[in-house]
Amino acid sequence: MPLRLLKIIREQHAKRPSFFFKKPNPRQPPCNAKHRAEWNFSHRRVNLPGGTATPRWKCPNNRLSSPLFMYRSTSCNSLRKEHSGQSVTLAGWVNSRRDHGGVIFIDLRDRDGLTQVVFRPEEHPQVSEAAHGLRGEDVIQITGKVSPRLNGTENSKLATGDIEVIACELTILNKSDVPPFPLDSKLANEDLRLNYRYLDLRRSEMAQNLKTRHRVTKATRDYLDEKGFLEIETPILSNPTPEGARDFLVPSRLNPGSFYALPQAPQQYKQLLQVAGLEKYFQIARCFRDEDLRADRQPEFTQIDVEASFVTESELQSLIEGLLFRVFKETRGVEIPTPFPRMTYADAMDRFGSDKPDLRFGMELKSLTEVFKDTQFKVFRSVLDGGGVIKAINAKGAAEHISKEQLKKWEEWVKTELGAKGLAYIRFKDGEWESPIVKFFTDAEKKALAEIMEFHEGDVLFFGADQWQPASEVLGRVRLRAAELLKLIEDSSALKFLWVVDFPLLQFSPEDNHWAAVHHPFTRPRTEDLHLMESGDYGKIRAVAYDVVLNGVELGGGSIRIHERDLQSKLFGILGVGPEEQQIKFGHLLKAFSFGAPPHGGIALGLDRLVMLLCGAESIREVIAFPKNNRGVDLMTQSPVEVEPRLLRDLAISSTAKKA
RNA sequence: GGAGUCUUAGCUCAAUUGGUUAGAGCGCCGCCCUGUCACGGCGGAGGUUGCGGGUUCGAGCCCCGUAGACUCCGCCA
Repeated sequence: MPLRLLKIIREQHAKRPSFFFKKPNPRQPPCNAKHRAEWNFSHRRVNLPGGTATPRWKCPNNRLSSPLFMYRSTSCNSLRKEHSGQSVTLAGWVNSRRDHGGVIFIDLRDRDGLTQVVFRPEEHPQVSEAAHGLRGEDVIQITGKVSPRLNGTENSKLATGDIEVIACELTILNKSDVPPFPLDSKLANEDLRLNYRYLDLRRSEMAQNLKTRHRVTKATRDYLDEKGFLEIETPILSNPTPEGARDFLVPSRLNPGSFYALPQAPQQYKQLLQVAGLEKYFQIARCFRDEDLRADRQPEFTQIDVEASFVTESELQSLIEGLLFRVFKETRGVEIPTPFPRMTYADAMDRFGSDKPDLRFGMELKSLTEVFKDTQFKVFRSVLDGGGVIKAINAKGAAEHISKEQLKKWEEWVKTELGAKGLAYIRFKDGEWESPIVKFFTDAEKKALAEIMEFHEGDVLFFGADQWQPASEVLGRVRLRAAELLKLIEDSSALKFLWVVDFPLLQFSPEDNHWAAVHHPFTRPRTEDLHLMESGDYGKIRAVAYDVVLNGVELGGGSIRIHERDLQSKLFGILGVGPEEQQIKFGHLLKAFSFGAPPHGGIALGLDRLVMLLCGAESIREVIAFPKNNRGVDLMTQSPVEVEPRLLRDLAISSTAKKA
């Protein structure tokens, strides 16, 4: 371990300068818990022996661990006017320097804040001379006297702005190279920030984000502990999941040719803990999914994972409402209104075109199927004849914000990106209905349309004509984009929570030609829909599943699970998993269910997304200390890397990747 | 796998219709400066315009390819 020499320049009030070197004892941190408790503003300092010419280590090893010598007596955000006159020692980074040739000001930064340090040549010439050489990000330790700032020089922008510390000692603990990007101004490229993440995290904004994250997990643990939940860890090395996302595989050296998988979620384990009779489980669980990344998706992410026995849907929802209340109270200081409104999946899709509707604004989808039931407009006619629907939204006041050219671009966008057949629109400008389709409408249709949509001067209508689901989804996306255009959600501090409930249990997948679980295969069908499993009307079965949504972001989702062996087996069958495959892949679970599994259910919240929203960040990368980029690469460590062939041999695997 | 946007000094960005030696602010280096707080003043260094090719008398700018970053679709709760 390289030991850095530490240059100490110290000067006592008697102006007896001495220069010497010291090194810390790496095995004995100077600030252990016991000594931290003894920090105070009036601790005594001791003179360290020193020579002048030869750099020498003079301080006995145990000196550093003595409470009489510490790196600092307090933090850079703690000193106020009432501490005036006290002698303090601060340690931190040079945030900025203002060198007037004579007097020098340094803003000293640590995790908690800034303190202005003053070097006065007329009082401490040697120390001030050394201070001229200070540069940004140097790590220093200073000792000095807390003084009220001169009249009129207080800085209201700083919490410590009423005081400054007049330095009489300066120790340069470690010089810094010039940082590759400024830490105080506009944000640099994200890849540069990720390359030097340890510097990026020095910025107070990032430090704040990580503090908020800590408070969220702390509040979560406190709250769930109070509610009787046990934090239980589950394996990271587990089995591949047959359904859902791609797994990260881990080869087993001891069992050549066999693989573990990293868990996509602790789903089966948390259910087995219920069978085990632990009754109330939670975990701040790391989850892994090998899928393409997004601003709100990382290959590894964290869930607040909860499962309980003998609970109903509404009990679980109240529990989570209480948790979110606590989290928002302790991080943002706001009291969110509970209980959250409930909306069925069918309602959410029909009115907002989304299973995670953003309720901060209206612009609801309206059905025009009735208006156009006799239409001669060919496009609408064929949709209606095919059992489809006509729906529309009214972007109030959008006419002045969007040109005809832009409207064409929007149409292009829904076609290429959303796979829609088109996007009809009417722009109400200067008393005219500008639209390629209005000429096909009868006067009666126009009148009814205007009435239902409350269509007025300055508005823009968007139409969706398709089967109910795709028509709603496309308009749901247009609704969000229109809200962005109209700046409906900018600067909004609104927090619109809701539960979306009664999700469909199953959805038919045309590509794979079989039914797939919408939530996951352990989700419980609603009792009143059980008969549909017999009749084969699988698409109409509703699940006891619920998502909690905030401002259009899915914070988490859960369900009441199947706890009966036979029902679970039957559902696997519908999903196309035959009895043999069930035994191989889910035998342990089915067997467990046959030993008196209690009714149970749970939920998982996306911690990263939750913290992102609490921090007002645009990406979960802003609330993860060391995230990976778009391609799953950690730019700082270059992970993932190629490995020695020998390592692959040990694991009995080989790579088929083509070398560049 | 696909689409879009972007890539110019250490950082953030300019550069008119394709036209002289590619500029500015910040940062950096040097000198000056005793109450600043994004201190100030003077001076200086710093560029293969991501990379490769093409069109042109002439390319940072136009075209083709390629690499990388970000956003989105597919994928993924």
